[in-house]
Amino acid sequence: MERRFGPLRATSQRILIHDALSSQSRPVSAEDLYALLPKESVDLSTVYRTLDAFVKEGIVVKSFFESRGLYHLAGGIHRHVLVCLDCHATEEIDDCPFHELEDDVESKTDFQILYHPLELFGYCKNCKGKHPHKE
Amino acid sequence: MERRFGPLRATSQRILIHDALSSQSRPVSAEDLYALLPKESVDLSTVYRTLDAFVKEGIVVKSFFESRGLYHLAGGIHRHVLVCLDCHATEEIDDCPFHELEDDVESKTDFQILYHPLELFGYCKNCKGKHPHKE
DNA sequence: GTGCTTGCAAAGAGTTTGCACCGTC
DNA sequence: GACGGTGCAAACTCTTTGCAAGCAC
Repeated sequence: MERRFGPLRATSQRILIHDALSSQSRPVSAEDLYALLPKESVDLSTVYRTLDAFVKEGIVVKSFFESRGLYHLAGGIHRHVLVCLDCHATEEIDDCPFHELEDDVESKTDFQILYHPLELFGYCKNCKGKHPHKE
Repeated sequence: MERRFGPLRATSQRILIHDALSSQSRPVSAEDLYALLPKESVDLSTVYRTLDAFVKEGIVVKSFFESRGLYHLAGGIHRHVLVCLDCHATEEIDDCPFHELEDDVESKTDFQILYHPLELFGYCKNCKGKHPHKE
């Protein structure tokens, strides 16, 4: 039953949170995650604190989508999405042409890149008729 | 002194907001924009409502950066940024290899794409030593 | 004049923080 | 036993909303 979170202590709350995260195939918000945990097992503020700690350890990756933070285990998920500015419909894009660019950017900037969420904003087919074609 | 915001009425508040936006070379938050306006000329809630209306008209583009909404006039700015997960240092990337992909995605998905903010998350050169190399 | 827009105030979501107690190492 | 971690409650930031008055068309 030994688990390691780097320098972080292996509390029951952290184990629960880590387990819940690993059961998810896409990024979840702190509140989503809280809802996945057994009732009363972990406080919501602890969920936030734990996720932050995991992010600092590189265990978890945080991204942002429409003003909320989303979390997932590092080394996993890839979320690329189209968002309609009018009706907020979203559609996922499967192929990602971006991995090759990562290496390029890493060498130019000296960052170690872990994750590259991508959102494309525009109008979906139902809404684009309602708006003049800007560009 | 005639200005047109599509079907939106040309109120003094909207003109002020539009002017303030066009003076900015990078995306600003609603509160930033509010601070740019003459004191007491526009209420903060009106700034939010106006920006939303402009977004629906395609006059303004909204993106999100670390949980807050950022706004800029359509057809202008391009913000691509590296973010350090530890110290939150940011660095901008200049070249964008993504325009060619846009056409591709547009034809596949039937979206009309206006804007593609991009954030790459990882560790900066000062912080990457502190974290085990995950992948 | 009609109905979109506004200011004001209040509410709401999501997230953070202070503090005393608790549990891991 | 020390010190990091937790629950609880309160505070905070950013944003949205209801309503009556105001202004563009």
